[in-house]
Amino acid sequence: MTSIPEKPSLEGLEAKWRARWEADGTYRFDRTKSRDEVFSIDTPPPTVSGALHPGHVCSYTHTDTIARFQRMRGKEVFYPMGWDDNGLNVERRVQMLTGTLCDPSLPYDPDFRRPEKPPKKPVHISRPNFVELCGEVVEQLEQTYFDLWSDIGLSVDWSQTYRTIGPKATRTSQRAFLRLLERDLAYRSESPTLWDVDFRTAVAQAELEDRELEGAYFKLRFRGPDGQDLLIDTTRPELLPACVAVVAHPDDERYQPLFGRNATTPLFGVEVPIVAHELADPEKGTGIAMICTFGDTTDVTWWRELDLDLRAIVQRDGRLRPVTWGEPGWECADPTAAQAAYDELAGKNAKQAQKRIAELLAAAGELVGDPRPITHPVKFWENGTRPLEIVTSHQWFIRYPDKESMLARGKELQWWPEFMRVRYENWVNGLQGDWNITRQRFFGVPFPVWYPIDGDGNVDYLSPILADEASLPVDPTTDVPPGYNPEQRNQPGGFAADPDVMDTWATSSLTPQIACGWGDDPDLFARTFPMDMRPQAHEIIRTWLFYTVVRAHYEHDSLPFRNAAISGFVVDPDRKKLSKSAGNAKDDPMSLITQFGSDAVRYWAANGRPGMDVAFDLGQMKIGRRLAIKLLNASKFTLGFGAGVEGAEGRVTAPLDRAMLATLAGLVDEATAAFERFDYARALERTETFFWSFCDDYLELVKNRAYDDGDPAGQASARAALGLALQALLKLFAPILPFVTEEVWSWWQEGSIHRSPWPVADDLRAAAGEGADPALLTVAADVLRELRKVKSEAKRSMKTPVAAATVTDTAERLALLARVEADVRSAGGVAGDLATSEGEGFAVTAELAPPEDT
RNA sequence: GGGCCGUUAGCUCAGUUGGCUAGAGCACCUGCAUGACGCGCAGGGGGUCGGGGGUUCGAAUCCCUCACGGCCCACCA
Repeated sequence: MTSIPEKPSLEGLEAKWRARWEADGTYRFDRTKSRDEVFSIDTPPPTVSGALHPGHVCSYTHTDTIARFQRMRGKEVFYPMGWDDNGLNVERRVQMLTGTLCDPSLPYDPDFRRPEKPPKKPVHISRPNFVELCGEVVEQLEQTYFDLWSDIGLSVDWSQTYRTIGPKATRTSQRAFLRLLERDLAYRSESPTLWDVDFRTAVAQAELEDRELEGAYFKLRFRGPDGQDLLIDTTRPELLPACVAVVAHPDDERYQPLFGRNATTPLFGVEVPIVAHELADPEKGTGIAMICTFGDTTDVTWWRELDLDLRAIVQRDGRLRPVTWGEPGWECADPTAAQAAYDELAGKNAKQAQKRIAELLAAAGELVGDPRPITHPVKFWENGTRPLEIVTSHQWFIRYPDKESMLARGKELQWWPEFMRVRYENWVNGLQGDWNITRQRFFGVPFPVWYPIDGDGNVDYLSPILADEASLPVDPTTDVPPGYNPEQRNQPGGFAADPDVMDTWATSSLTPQIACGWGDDPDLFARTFPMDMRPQAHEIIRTWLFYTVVRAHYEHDSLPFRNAAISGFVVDPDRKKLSKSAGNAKDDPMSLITQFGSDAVRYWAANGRPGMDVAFDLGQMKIGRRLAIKLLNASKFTLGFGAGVEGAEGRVTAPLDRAMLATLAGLVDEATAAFERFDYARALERTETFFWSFCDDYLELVKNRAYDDGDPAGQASARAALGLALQALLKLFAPILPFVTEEVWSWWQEGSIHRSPWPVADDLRAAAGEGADPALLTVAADVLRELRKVKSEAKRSMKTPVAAATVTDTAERLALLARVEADVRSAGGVAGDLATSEGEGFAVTAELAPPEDT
C-alpha cells in the first residue's frame, strides 16, 4: 500500500509492475491445485524467426485478458510460453544472418566460430555446427520476445517455457513418434512427394499455396493405335519422356473406342495405354491428357488408381536425371533416337528442358501450331520461390484417423466464434493421402531411428532400428543404436542414421503434451491436460489445430483442449493483413508502448471482436490512453473522500447510491458472462460505457453530498457506494488494463488486484439493498443533462446557478425524480424552485441566474 | 468452382429474441476555469443502416437476390 500521488501518471508503470509481478511470482502456477481448479492455456509458440509487429501483440493480448479473468475468478491459471524455433523459417534466417550453409557430410568442427559479418560466399559447416548456430541466434531472438511480452503485460508463468526444438520437445516428439510406429499409425514408404527443389525438401499438403503463373499449352502429336494422330495439350511438354499413359473421361465418345489400346509418344516412341478416368475433363484441351510421373497431384492420383508404370525423371535438385533408353522400364521403338532426344534434356531444369523439347518437337513436326500462352494456378510451397515438383523418395507418414472421428472431434470442441468450425470441417473433408512428417533439413527434431547396412554396404531403409524410449532424446547422427558401436557407423554390416528431421507441425501438434509434461511429469500432466483453451489464428486451423486434435485423439483418445478461441488478423486501413513481408507493419510494438502505454495498446487490441479482423488504429490507442488516465484521476478523486469498503453493508442508504450499485451489479453479470464466452471485447465495451457515465453523471451527482459533513448519513452512503463501485470497476478493467488498475489498487489495497477475487454481482445487490431501482440513476442523469444543456447553450459556466426549473415528464418518472431530487438540485446548482409538470414528452426548462456584472 | 465472414456517421465500431426519434468514441463546430482529470468538462451538427425485391401492423435485425471487400477450400493436363 502506498499513498495517492499528487499528480498520477502512466509513465513508468510497465517497468514498475513488470518487475514487481516477477519478484512476487504473481503469475506463478501453483501446481498443488487439482484439475478442476486449473485453467490451462495452450499458448501458440511464436516463431522466433520474424520481427515482431502489432499483430502479435493483438492476439496475445486477447489470450491474456482471458487468463487474467479466469485467475480472478478463482482458477489457477497454467499459462506457459513456448518458442517455436523449429522449422525451415528459422533455418533460412540463420543461413542469411550468419552466411553459412549446412553440409551434413562435413565432420563437426569444435573450433568453428560464427563470422562477425556474413561472408558473401556462404561457409559450409557441419550439421552439429549449424544446429549450434541456430541455437545461438534463436536465443537472442527469444530475449526480444520476452521483453515485449513482459512489457505488454502477458501474465505468463515464465518458469514454464519450452522450445519446440529443445530437449523436452524433442523427447516428447520422438516418444509420440515411436508409439505411433508401434501401433502402425506411422509408417515409412517410398512414394511421390511434393518437393521444393530449392530447399530440397518434401512439403506437406497443409503448406501448399497456389500462385498464378504464366504458362502455355503445347499441342503434341501422339499416335493412336491405328497410326492416326492423337492430339494432346500439355503445359509440361518436358515431362513427355515420363509419360506413362494417356487418359480421357469414360463418357467421352471421342475416345471410347480407344480405351484399352495403346498410344505412342512422339519423339520417344514409347507405347502407353489409353485409359479412362472421371478426373479427365472433356472440356480441357483436346479432352485427352497425358499422365506423367509426375507433373502434378492429379498425375499421382491417376498413377495410383490406374496402377500405371513409374518413369520418374525429375531429380531432387529439379533437374532431369540421366536415363538409358531401351533398358527395362524404358522400352521404346527406337532407343537410339529416343536417347539422342533425351540427352538434349538430361541435366536441365524444368524450364530449360521445356524450351529445348519444344524445339525438338517442332523440328520433328510433332508440335502442332504455336504454344498458346495461359495463366494457371501452380502449386508452390508457401515459402518457396519455384513451383513444386513431385519426386519419389522415402518419407515417414502418419495415418490420418477416419474422417468421421475427426469430424466428431470437431463437434466436441467448443469454437469461439462458432462459425470457425466450418473451416476445420472443410479441411477434414478435403484430406488426401496421409500426413508426410519428413523434412530433408537439419535444424529440427530428428527421427529416433537408424537403418541397418548389409555386408555389401546397402542401406535397408525399410527396416529401421528404433531407439529405446528411455534413451530419448536421441540424435541418430551422433548417438549409436542399441547393439552397435560407434565404429560401425556407415560401414558395411553397420548402421546409418536417418538423415531427416520432423516437419514443424509434427512437433507443434504436441504443444499440449510438451507444455503439460506428458511422460516426463505425470503429476503436472494430470493437473493440466486436456487443456482448457487453445488460442490461435484462423489461418492455421488446417495445420496446428487439426494436427493437434489428431495427435491427442491417437495418444489420449480425447481432445487436446476444450475451447478453441480463434483470432482474426490485424489489418491495415486497406484491409490487408499486417505482415513484415507486405511492408505494412512498420510500427514497432515497443515504440507504441512507449508512446501510448501498454494499457492503451491493450485497449486497442481488446476492441477487436473475437474472430474478427482488427484494424490497426492509433486513434484507438489514444482513446485507451485517455481511459487509463481517467481511471487514475477518477480513482484519486473517489479515494480522496476516504471512500472505504469496510462495513459498507448497511451504510448505502441514499436512493441514488443504491440505484448506482444495482446498475453496477447488472454490469458485473454482463461482463462476467462475456468473459466466460471469451468475449473480452464486449466486457470492455460495457464496462467502459458504465465507467464514463459513472464519472460524468454519478460522481457529479454525489460529490457535494460526499463532501457534506452536515448530512452524515448521506455522506456515509455516498462514500461507501463510491468505494464499492471503484473496487468493482478496477477489477472489471483489470484483465484489459493490468498496469493502471494495479497502480490504483496499490494506493489503498494490499496484494495484487490480479490475484483478488472477481466482483460478485450478488454482493453488490446486497449492498444496494432490496428494491434498489436503476431507473433512479437514469432519471437523475437525464435531468442533469438537460440543465447542463441550458447552461451550455447560454454559453454559461456549468457553475451558473439555476434560478428556477420545470421538469415535464410522466408521473412515474417524476415520482422517481422526487426520490433523488436533492442530489439533482445539488449537482445542477438549482437554487430556486424545481417544479414538475406531468406530461407526455420529457422536457426541462430552466431559468439561469443573471450573469454577475464585473 | 464450393464455402465462411463482413458491408451501419468522414474514421473505428456497438446495435441480444424484429418494437420508442438508429447509438458510442474519434474527427469537426460552439462554449466552459468546475473541490479529480484542459490528455479535461458541457453541448451541437452529421447516417436513404451496400443495392434491389419480399414477409410483417412494424425490418439495420428475418427470407431471396445481386454487388463489393476479405479469408478458407478445390483434381490447376
